[in-house]
Formats: sequence, structure tokens, C-alpha cells
Amino acid sequence: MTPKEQCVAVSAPKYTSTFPTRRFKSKHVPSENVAKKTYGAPQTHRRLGSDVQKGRRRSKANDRERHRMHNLNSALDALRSILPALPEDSKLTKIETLRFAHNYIWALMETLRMSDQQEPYPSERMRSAAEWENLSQFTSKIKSGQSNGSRAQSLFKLYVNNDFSFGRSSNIGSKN
DNA sequence: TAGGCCATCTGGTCCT
DNA sequence: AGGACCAGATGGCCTA
Repeated sequence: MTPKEQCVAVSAPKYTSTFPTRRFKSKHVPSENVAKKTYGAPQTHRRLGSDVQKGRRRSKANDRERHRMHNLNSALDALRSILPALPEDSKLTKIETLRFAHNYIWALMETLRMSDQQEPYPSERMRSAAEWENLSQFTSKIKSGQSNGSRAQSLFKLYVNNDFSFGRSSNIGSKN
């Protein structure tokens, strides 16, 4: 098995995502014979035991870790499924999903707060009227189904790549 | 081709 | 002792 084939086999997930990926198209080939990657010599072992025992423990730990990460990904998929999405846009990355969820929750809370207090203006935490305009434009476009225009696209990116909830819409490490 | 994103393996640490 | 969690390492795929 070539290194490439080996890695593809190793990467084969046992779960199936409900979302098409934007950047990762059918790269994973389901395989029951998951090859083991070979890394450098093992470092000091805290636990004693035969190599066979250690091998079994490692294999079980790998299975658990894989399962744990699949659960984490399933939770992320569930989160994606309840977030508004642009029709032609495909799956958000993990970090985009978390940022968007963070901003979206905050926007909903801000909307509730304003309706409770009958305030026509955003809170002082909102940086500017333009910022509020962006937020309300985006939510209204989502609600009206007009979320496929270029304006909506740019607003969507604004939501995904910025953090609105700390008084300033700080860019939080996005490359965009 | 470089950089981003991902799945997986791995060893260490903490908890039950 | 064993499981959960975490971060680093590794290498493949995809896009700009």
C-alpha cells in the first residue's frame, strides 16, 4: 500500500455526515480495514505491559477517540442545521459554524431585548448604526428568502468572520 | 504551489 | 485500571 493509499484508508470515517462538504468532496473511501499509521518510536510509557497488551490498549483508545470526534462532528452538524444558510452556499467549516452561531444567538438576544424595551435603537454595545443596519438587513433577507444576492453574501461573510458581541465587531482571526 | 481544513493517530493528564 | 479529554504531529484533498 502506497503512503497515499494508506492515508486515505486511515482517514475513512465510519459515520456519515448529513451535509455536503464545500471543500472536501468524497475524499473518504469507507473501509473496514483501517490501516495503522506508523509514527516515530514510542516515547516513555507510564503503563507497563507486553507489546501485545499495549497494542490492544492503543487500538481501543484510537477507536474511542474516533468515536468521540465523530460525536463532536455530529453535534456541529446539528448546530449547522438550525442556523440560517444561504441557498447556494455549502457547508460551513467548524470555526465558521461556531462564529456564526455565536453571532446569531447574540443577534437574536439583541432583537428580543429591543422588542422588550421598545427600543428603536441598538444597544450601546453595537459599534455603529451601520453595523446594526448590516445585522437587520441580513436577518430580513434570510426571513424573506432573498438571501442569494451578492449583498446577502457579503453580510453572511460579515456574520461568519466577525464577532459582534463585545462592543466592537472585532475580526477574530479570519483570513477573509 | 501554498495555505486552509480535515481525519486520524498518539502520548500525556485528569477523573472515576 | 480504564475512559475521557486534549494538543501536537502527520498527510491528503481542495481552492485561490
